[in-house]
Amino acid sequence: MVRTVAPHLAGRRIVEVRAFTHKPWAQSLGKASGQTIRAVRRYGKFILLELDTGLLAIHLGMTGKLLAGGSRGPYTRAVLVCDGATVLFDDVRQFGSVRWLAREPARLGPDALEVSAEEFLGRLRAHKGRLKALLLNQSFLRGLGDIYADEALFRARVHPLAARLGRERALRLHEAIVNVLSEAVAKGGSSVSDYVDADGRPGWFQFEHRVYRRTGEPCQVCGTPIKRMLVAQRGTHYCPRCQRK
DNA sequence: CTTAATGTTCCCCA
DNA sequence: TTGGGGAACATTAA
Repeated sequence: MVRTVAPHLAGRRIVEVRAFTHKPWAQSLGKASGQTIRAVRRYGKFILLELDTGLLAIHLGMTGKLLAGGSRGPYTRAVLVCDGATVLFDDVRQFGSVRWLAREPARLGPDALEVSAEEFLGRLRAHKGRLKALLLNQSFLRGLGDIYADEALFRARVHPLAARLGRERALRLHEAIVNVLSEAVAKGGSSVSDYVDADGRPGWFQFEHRVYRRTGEPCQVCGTPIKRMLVAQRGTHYCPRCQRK
């Protein structure tokens, strides 16, 4: 999303940010008017627009989208009007937000795409919870969500309920996380239900999903049916044979 | 009618 | 203090 929205916004002056919701986040948006967007970058799951003073932090929640151009629809919750460009923030379920912040969101762990193997191993050692829950915890690691947690665990052959990994498997998991995210970004993300980029184009990494929402289908490695269970209130997909605790 | 859905946060309890 | 369970938030689709 950052890669497709950045060309529309970087360097432009914000005329106004108008919200069409009474969610609390809509309050702080006045601060953005008149400021120039210095840079557009990702911070974990946040999309940050760096302004002259502070930043706009956008979180897409479950169904949020940023759409360049286009006109207001029934799920448009905010509009970012710039000199020469307009970007809509559409969000069916309204778990997403756009807010002005003085600085980067705090209390988040290292980025899942940038964390070194050593730091990852060190942080893993400090926790004893279930791996799936840990990977979803943004203060442990920022940037992983349900899809890529499941896909990374499968690729690393680690059971979602595993805890306290040995060095070998921890290294495998770190590698799987970086690989799965890099590949997903290269393929434009996973369009499973709502996601499209800022130009309205779906991604195609969903065709590479090996377990996510493939309950009952044969595992591509061993043929065992993929199972689904709940972990941390999230649907969790895994191969009961390939992924051991 | 029920369940699940790319997420986060807060409350209760061990 | 850490973790697990469940609920809440809001809406659609199967």
